[in-house]
Amino acid sequence: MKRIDTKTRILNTAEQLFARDGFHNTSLRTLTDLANVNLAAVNYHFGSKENLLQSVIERRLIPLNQVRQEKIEAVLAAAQQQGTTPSAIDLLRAFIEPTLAFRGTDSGAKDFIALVGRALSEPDETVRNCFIQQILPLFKLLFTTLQQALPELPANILLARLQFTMGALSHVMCSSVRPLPQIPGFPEPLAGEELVEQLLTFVCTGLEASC
Amino acid sequence: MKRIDTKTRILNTAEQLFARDGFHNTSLRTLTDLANVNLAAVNYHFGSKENLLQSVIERRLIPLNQVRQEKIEAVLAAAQQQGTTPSAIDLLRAFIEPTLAFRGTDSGAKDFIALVGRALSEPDETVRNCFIQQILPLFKLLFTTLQQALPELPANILLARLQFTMGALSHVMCSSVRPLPQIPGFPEPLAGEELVEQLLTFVCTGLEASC
DNA sequence: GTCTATACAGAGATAGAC
DNA sequence: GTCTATCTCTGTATAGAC
Repeated sequence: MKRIDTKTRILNTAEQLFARDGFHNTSLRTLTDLANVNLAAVNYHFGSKENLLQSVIERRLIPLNQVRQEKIEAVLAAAQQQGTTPSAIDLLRAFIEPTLAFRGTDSGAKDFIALVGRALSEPDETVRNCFIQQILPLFKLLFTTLQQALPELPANILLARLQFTMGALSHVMCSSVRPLPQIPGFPEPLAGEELVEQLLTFVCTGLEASC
Repeated sequence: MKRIDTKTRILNTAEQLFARDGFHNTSLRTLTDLANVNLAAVNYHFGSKENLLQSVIERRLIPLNQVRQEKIEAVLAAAQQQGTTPSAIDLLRAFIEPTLAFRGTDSGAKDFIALVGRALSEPDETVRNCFIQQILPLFKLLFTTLQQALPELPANILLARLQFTMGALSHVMCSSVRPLPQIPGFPEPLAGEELVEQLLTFVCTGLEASC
């Protein structure tokens, strides 16, 4: 652990604590103590607590968005080659599957996904804008390709349904680190692959509903 | 404004600021200045900042849950009277429609709904537990009645889909006070009744999907 | 360049005068 | 019920050691 440099130790610890306790509820003193770095190191390396959060988000979100974009473009290319329009479920899978699969890549990734799942409802404008700025190009790509997949659906209804989809996805992302309490008499919640497939079925069916 | 008593002025102002800026990002000094009360009044009347939040939530959530419960029970009674099983869309409408309609009841109600929409993803355990405790009996009622409406659907899949539904609903609740930025080339977002109907169509179709 | 020690303003909470 | 004074802890900034 001591071999990792200060900046990375701060990023890793911040990811963990921001996800678990929230951004505003995490003090720099708790963070720097746990990371075994000096209090002032955060301001030296990142400038401020908010810049630290931005770095935490960008470190993983930029590569993740890259993967999602490539997968969407692959679906487009495959459809174009066959002379067909892309299917909604393939497009949504290209967006959702890497996001949830990302949780398994390493121990911090799960925290990160929970953090990003909360980002959309984050009240702090700086935090939310940082996230929105990162996701916007990808969201536009998903929207326009879904328009091709569902040409009969009015654009404003597609937009609304895509936001319902984001809400459901965000919720799943959050609950991976803070699961709801097991309720007596309730079934064991789904997890892993099965949860991804159920989410895809749910949002695709909803997206394709007649209006 | 000066006619309203101290406690209510604090509740109203807290509702507004917690919804707009978030709980941890709202200082008691800002809150008490805006409410025209002394700094110490919050601790005198509520004991702590967290107890204040709990009061803010309970003041409106208890009556709202009462309405939702009554509407669900009315759907059940109507079905029983006709000797049929209740329909999923009627049950979901009984849950969702009062929630979103509540936004229009007064100026603070809109803030409140945004606050509750964020509650599920709230990192602070005390806050989240307060909300979960309030919603749990209603959630159980909705779950068991939906099992009657969709008897062929496995319980764990119904539970997963109901949580997707909660995610989509939460997202809509949040965005009523902090709408996403209007994106150039994108359609005008839906609002009001139309949004409620689209959400109902979306989640009902998803809930009833074959597996 | 990197890190440590420390200073400072603002936060929530509380005791006690009125 | 209300207000002031005060306590501890927070984020931030900076001076100086290595």
